[in-house]
Amino acid sequence: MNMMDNTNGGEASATRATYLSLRDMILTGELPAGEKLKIEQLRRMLDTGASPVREALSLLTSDMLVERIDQRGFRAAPASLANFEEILMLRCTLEDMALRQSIVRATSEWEERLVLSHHRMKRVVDTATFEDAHKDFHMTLLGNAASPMLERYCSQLYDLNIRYRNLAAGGANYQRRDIAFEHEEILDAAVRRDANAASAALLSHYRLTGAYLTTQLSGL
Amino acid sequence: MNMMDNTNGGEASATRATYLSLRDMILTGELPAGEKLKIEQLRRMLDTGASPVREALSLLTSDMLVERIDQRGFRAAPASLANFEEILMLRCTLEDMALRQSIVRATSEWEERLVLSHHRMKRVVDTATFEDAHKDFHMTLLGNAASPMLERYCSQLYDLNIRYRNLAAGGANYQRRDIAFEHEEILDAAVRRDANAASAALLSHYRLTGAYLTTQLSGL
DNA sequence: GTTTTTTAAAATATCGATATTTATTGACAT
DNA sequence: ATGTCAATAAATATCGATATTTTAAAAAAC
Repeated sequence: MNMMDNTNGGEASATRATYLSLRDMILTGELPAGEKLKIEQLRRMLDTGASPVREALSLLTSDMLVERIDQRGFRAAPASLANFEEILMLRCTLEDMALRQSIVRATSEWEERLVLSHHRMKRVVDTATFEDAHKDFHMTLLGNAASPMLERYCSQLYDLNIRYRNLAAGGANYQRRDIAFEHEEILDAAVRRDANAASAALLSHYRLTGAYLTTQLSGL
Repeated sequence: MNMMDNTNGGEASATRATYLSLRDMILTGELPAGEKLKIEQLRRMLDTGASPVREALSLLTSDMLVERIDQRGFRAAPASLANFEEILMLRCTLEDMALRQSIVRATSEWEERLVLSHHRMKRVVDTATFEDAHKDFHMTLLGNAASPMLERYCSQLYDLNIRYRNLAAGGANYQRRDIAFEHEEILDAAVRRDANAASAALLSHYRLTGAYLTTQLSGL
């Protein structure tokens, strides 16, 4: 969302720090889906005031990670198989559109960013930073579409999907070898500007992990 | 004692009342696109505290009606022709999907809600309540898709579009006769469960007004 | 033995004051 | 003139305290 572009190296506001912490806690499942989020409890946990917590929670509403009910506080967005499937469907539709637009507007400069991002993702070993690199690769792929809203939706949906991945496996490494190959397929197709192939590879990538996750999540 | 002097007759919280007011002020253009939104100024204007204003603004971020820059406050989302065209594109894609899903899941109960909503929209004369009825009709159309996120996106995009319509004409009545016919076309196709015809009619409806608005908005 | 009402506790929402940060102004040097 | 830099003004962000509402528990009524 629109707080993300704060690359300022100095001290961020308490609200922003709180926003990032809470976001991470929800994505990783440290704050379980559907859980009541009590201001006082979070305030202590993060050692900050009530105002930053409230404001951070209000902002997380944008990302559909938190639900707000008037006069009844906040809760972590609930998770369900139906919700996961909806996310998957929307991702496929919107990322297909974004990727095709990106490719239409392809330049060698974008191509280079893409190759670089892919390279960085491949070389990472640490699981924690892999997630960042992986998102960066996917967003670079879509980032040439010159459609800020579309990109925002895709980024949002990406994060929501990550949440389900964590929910399913606790971050288990589910055959990264296949996934590396799939990434190369997408990259190659994008670089040679073959929109149909790139889109097919991307969507297949999502649907494969989607099918895997669906089996894991049957207990929702 | 504080709630006694609350001029709104309803039961909602100050934050919610503020949210609704600000939302309306942005959609109607009373708060112009791109305008700096100063807490103190709004606080006085709406006769409430700073906390409800901040929280309402944070919530409006979800709707892409307000932008927040850390430590630099809030501003009404800027408007541009490119942004309008992006909204139009996303609407066409997402509403097409939602409408088709709605029709797949069609029931006589939905059919009845649709006819009723259409009837109410037709009979309204007052411009202000027409807007509500119009949105209700469009959302009923999509509301049978059983996709909460998709519906949320569509509702968001609908509002953003309204904003541009107000921006373009100050609410001028641009040939309502044609529009009434277009609505009947959509309704008829939906009721006879012809997804292709319904979608075509809906998208044509959007693209026609889109083209009209684009000419009006050339000064952005 | 339920259902309703009352009371007490917890949590949310809001206010008013203050601390931080950003924006503006005007003197001064180049 | 123009650009830098301090001093000042303005605005944002945050805190701590309080009011309001909701939730839970206990008591009373049917």
